[in-house]
Order: sequence, then C-alpha cells, then structure tokens
Amino acid sequence: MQDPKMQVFKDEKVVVIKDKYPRVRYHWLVLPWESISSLKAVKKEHLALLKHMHSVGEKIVQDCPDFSTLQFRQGYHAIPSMSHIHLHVISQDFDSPSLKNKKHWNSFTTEYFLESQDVMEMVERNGKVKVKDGTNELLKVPLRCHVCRRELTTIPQLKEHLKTHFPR
DNA sequence: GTTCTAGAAC
DNA sequence: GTTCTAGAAC
Repeated sequence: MQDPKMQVFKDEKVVVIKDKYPRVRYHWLVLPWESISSLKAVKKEHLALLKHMHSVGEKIVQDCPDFSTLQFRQGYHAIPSMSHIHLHVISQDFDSPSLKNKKHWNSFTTEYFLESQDVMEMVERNGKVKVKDGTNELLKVPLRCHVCRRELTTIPQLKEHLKTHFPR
C-alpha cells in the first residue's frame, strides 16, 4: 500500500490497490491509512471512515471499463487473513487463474463475505461488528454457483460452469 | 497468503 | 490410469 506503483487511488484517508491475487477480473482493496487491526477493533468512531472507504470503492467501480456489463460487490472477510482492515471491491465474474480452491470461492460467495453496507449498519446500530459463530465452517460448504445456485463438485467444473454466465 | 504433493476420488 | 483436493511446509 505504500508503494506508489501499486496505488490505483489515494486521498488523505485511504489508498486503493489491486489485489495481488485477484479472484475476479476486477479486484481492488480499499485500505485506510489509519491502522485498524481487524473488524473486531472497529468502533462507532470509525463509521465515517467506513463510509468513506465505501464511497471510494463506488468511485473505483464507476471508472471500470466493464462497469456496465459486470456486477460488483463490496465487503469484508469475516475472518481476514491479513491484519489491517481492507475492503474488497470485486466484480462478480470469478474469472481468474488465482481462484484455485474452495476457500477462495466460499470466502467471497458465502456469508463469510460481509457486505460493506451490512457492516456499516451494524456499527451504526451496535457500535461494533458481530461475526456469527460457525463462520469458519462456511469455507468448507459445497461449491455452489452464486448466479444460478447450482451445486458443482469440483473447482474445474465450477470454472467451466462460470463460463456460461460470464463469456469473454 | 502460496506452493507442493500424497493419496483420495473418480 | 488421471484428476483433484487437503494439509504440510513455507
């Protein structure tokens, strides 16, 4: 995030970079300069920052060349791998060689992925983010297409199936 | 987080 | 026989 070559956008509060291992055609991370270790550390005082991160995400999406043809979502992993909170901004094609296993898939297509809007509402209402029990088990559920809900047995089958929804 | 690979699944 | 995943190692 410090490397100017990686920065897609920055302002006084946040920086946007491309994810090093994109799981979709367009995968950005919005990071605050202020270090917040995880969603557990988020308090009401951070709400304005979360809102700003979200609006920066929207701006990045609108500048995307495929804005009109792809769907996008913004959200946080309930249990992130990298400390320092980061908002994922992702197109919904899941067409990427870096999408390789069940964990990759389920972390973006189940409730393991907490919608930015929902996170902001939780902070607004409760002053904190509650992660449900059993969230980790979501990484192991069967592979299911996020568009038509069809269940696929293997990652290669899933990838083949996704081509029907998102032809190049 | 990724890469590698043994052995499960087919 | 090949494909694929899950877990170890990093």
